[in-house]
Amino acid sequence: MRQRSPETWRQIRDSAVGLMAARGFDAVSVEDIVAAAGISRRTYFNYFAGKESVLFDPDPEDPRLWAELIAARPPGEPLWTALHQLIREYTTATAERVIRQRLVLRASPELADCSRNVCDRFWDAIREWASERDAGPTELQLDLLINTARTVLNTVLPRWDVDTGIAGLHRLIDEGFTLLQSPEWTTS
Amino acid sequence: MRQRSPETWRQIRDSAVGLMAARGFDAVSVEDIVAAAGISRRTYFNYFAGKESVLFDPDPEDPRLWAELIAARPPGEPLWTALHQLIREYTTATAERVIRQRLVLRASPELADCSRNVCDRFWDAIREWASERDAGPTELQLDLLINTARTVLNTVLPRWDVDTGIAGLHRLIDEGFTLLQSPEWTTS
DNA sequence: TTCTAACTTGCACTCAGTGCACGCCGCGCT
DNA sequence: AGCGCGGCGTGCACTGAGTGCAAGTTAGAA
Repeated sequence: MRQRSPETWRQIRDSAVGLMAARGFDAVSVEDIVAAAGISRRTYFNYFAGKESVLFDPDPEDPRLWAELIAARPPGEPLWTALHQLIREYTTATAERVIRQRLVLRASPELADCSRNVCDRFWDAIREWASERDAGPTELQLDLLINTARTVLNTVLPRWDVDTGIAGLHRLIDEGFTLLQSPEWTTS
Repeated sequence: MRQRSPETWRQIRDSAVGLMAARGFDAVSVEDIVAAAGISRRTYFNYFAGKESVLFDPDPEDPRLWAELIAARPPGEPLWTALHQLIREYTTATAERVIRQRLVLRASPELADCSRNVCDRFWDAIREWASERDAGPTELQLDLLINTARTVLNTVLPRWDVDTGIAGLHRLIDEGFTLLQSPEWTTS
């Protein structure tokens, strides 16, 4: 998808998310979205590869944000801690979007077992950074660590009561990360 | 999907998997599948909710198998160990299917980031069993543990060279489970 | 035989997604 | 002004996934 203007991109996304939060994912057609956004059907597909993409594609500004957050990590920090902090800071920085996406999912039971979320491409950026930062661990170890962190987030998100805000989400994230690094977590 | 005869179910699945392993997922239409299976288009959708379902829905016999494997777990066994053994034994019992599904994915780059796999519904059965077996841990702890095990499998599967057979897969699974239960895994 | 229930099928329809060609507009060049 | 060009939006026509409905088949019970 060649993306032209970020303004149009956000206009489409905002229209879509608004409709979907109100009616649910399935009850909104691409036709509805483009009507609300004031563009043509064909233009929609120039910006988004499919109907789900409008929910899960990263904002055009996101790669810049990821780079900043990653660059701010102190050298020598354990990877697990870095992942924990990164996901905390990312959800803080994009709080409204995280909440709005959650509202759509809450209104769309048909996406219940969809494991995608706002951060999907973020993990790719993290993986790249981690694999050139740490010479020690194998690729498999890195992937396991990162995917486990991702799992913490994915496990916690559905349990999150959106009304408690980002603070409520952070409490769950902290709980998850802490649980998994406690020494006895595998012996319950 | 009300499933009528297991024979028809497997006939459709076998036709689909065969074609997809040869041509790739996208290059096979439902039309192709039903032609190969000798049934009508409409019947296909009586058995499978979509095109992906034919790859990821559990075999009609699977729930029975799950129940057997789960029932065989010794009482008092740590949950992490149980998960490790269950996934080992399940992949052993369904080896050909695991391999065939992998062959399809290998031929279908378009499914590269699809995290679904043969075992998806198995985890649900496990979760149910675990939550009534262990009174101790919270729902969140159980979900974290189970989802982490699932992550081990999902991380390891794409790295698995199908030609090494199920033994090769087991080596990777063991490596993953062992890594995560080593005490220093979060401090790398 | 007749009724019935399980199963299969054809038909018609909606909607997602794509290839292609065309149109608009702002830009720099002469 | 006239020209060409490139970025972007759009219309159109087409393939293929997925669904509701009503009719057909078949095996077995009554």
